[in-house]
Amino acid sequence: MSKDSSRSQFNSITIIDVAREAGVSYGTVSRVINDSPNVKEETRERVKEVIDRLGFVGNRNARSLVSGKSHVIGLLIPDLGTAYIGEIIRGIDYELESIQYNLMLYTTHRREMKESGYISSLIQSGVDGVILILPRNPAIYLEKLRSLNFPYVLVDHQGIDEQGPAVGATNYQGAFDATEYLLELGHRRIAFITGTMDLGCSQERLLGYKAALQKHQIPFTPEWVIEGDFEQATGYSGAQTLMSLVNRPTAIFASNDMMAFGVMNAVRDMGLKIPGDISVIGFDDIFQSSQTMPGLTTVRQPLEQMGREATRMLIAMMKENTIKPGKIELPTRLVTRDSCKPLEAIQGN
Amino acid sequence: MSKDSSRSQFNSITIIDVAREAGVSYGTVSRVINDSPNVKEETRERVKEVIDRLGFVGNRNARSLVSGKSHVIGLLIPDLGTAYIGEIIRGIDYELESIQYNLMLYTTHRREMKESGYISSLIQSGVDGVILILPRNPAIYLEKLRSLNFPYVLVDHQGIDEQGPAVGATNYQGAFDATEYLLELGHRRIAFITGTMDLGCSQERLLGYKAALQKHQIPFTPEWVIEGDFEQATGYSGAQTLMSLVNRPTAIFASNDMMAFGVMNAVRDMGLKIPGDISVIGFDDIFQSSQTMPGLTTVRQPLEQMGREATRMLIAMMKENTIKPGKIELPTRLVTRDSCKPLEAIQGN
DNA sequence: GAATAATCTGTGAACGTTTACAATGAAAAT
DNA sequence: ATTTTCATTGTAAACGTTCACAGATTATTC
Repeated sequence: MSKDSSRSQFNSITIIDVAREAGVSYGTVSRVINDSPNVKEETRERVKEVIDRLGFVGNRNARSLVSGKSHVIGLLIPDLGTAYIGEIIRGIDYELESIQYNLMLYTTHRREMKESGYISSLIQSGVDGVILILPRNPAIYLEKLRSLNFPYVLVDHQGIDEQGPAVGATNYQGAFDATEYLLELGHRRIAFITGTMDLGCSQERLLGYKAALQKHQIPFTPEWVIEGDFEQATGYSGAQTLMSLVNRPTAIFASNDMMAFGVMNAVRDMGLKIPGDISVIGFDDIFQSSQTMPGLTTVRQPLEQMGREATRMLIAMMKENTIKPGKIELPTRLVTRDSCKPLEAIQGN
Repeated sequence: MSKDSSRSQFNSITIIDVAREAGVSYGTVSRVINDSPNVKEETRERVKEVIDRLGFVGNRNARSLVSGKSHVIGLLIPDLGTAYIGEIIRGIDYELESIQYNLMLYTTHRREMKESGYISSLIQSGVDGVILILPRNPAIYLEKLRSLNFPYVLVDHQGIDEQGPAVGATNYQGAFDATEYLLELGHRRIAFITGTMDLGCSQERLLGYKAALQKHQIPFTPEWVIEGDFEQATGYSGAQTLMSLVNRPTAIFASNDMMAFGVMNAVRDMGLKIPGDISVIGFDDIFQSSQTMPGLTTVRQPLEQMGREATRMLIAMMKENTIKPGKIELPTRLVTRDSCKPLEAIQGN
């Protein structure tokens, strides 16, 4: 026994209902909705009153159909498991709210599906632009986006898309700063756990680490560099490996905070103290990092701001209807908490 | 100097272009698109070929306008900071993909904005249904949704909306099981750290804890219950408080995993071992919980499945165009890892 | 008071589909 | 051969807006 199958049960009130009730034509109602200046103040009031009274809200589909703009942007992300992406989205949301845009979410879930087809369906589904966070393998569809002149922005994928618009953080500099900080604390034996090495950011962080060592004329020691994957368990096992070296490091720099947590746990489980026996430093500054004891010293990525910046770029492009290349790198910042300590105090070197 | 301001630059190919190219009428193309049976096989093939060749994808707005269905559902969430919500979304995504629906994301960011207005704009923005995760204060707009007969499902908010459709987990039973597990290990002094007490799930977990104690004739000791807020720092400070009691507990049950992490850190920082000196148990089983050392014993919430179940319910309601009340509680499951240990081994009681 | 200009309002067409219905042609039944 | 039936196709109207233009007011100038 099916209910009334009227076409659209919820958006029942239309511009025409409002017009009738207010005693004007639907054109005038449309003008009021769109803040056109060519409406007598008195009429405007009257129409607005009716709109409120009837609870009218414009039908987006009709509006989009004729205007060609959906006021929706697409967001393509690999996954939602990480606090990392959540913070970026917070920034996107913030900017979008101010211009009354909505967000359509596309999660690839790490499946490398026919991304090209994904993107094209996304385009045709009517979004006005798209933000791609940590895109997996963008070369295929970036071409398509560019050829269509479809507005897009890449977040955190520097180094791959040479031409397109992108937002990232100063990964190189951040790693450099962190390493130098440890050096300035007197550390000389500094280990490094990398991220997933097929990502640009991981490579840059490693480079920053090496550069800082070089600047201070500390020889690079391959056995102190462990390839990681951004997961906590790898930090744990990496630290175990490092700490069992005969020539073991006095400080460990992990390429993200999750791995740093793993390091901290491993070190503690060996009966050592942080920062008493070993200094630990991370990268990202996710919320949790301020919650541990001791607080994790780390390189802060301005994730929320990255989201905002990306959105601003996208909005500008949607407005001008053109893709303007230009890479933005937002500055990282060293956040010192209590997981690092001068070397002198450790063993008098 | 603005570019061509043609109406819609990306969806250029329409049903009419396809019709012309295939030598049929647009009606026939529409039929092919919608898999109508009344099309000669030969014609169907020809049209499909043209569709592929031209890369035609139907304009969603036009389709939605006439059909009254947008093939989009709205998702209202408080925040994205937690892995918790990410997992639920994974489940939603999974179900949605199979029926070709898209997801519109609305993040309230814990701001208690005029939610009622939010919801109404959401409804009118053309989504076909809405899933509300951990809704803050739903009474206001639930009424509206119900009176409009607008399909919705609540996730993880049992106990508030008595009538509406909702999906949750067996919080009571889960907490009961965890507590009983500790009792069976021989523990008698079991502390409990609550969640945010204005949430139904927090209350139920506390109830489950109390019930298990009662069943085993262990008196309830108020000083062993600490009010928490689901954040790691609270677990840390809570554990400090608990461990400094003269009559200190031998096990701590935290209402979620994040707080359990805090507990673990605090305990370790006091120079105690887990589970050697104290047993710790959590709730949620987020990914990280399998990554710590020792692995955290915890109550697994089937978050992904909750997302899937909620979506299935919503789809059914959208199909039948009616809200059918009915609460589903998915079973939790105790996941035993290495953070708990029989009491005998601790101090021979 | 008439002519002109400025402001405001109504109307028709369009956006790209779906849907119901009418029209066509071929096959089947008489 | 004529009618009936059925499968297939074409066509008009509708969905709820925006936009351009025409029409109707009102205000301004002569």
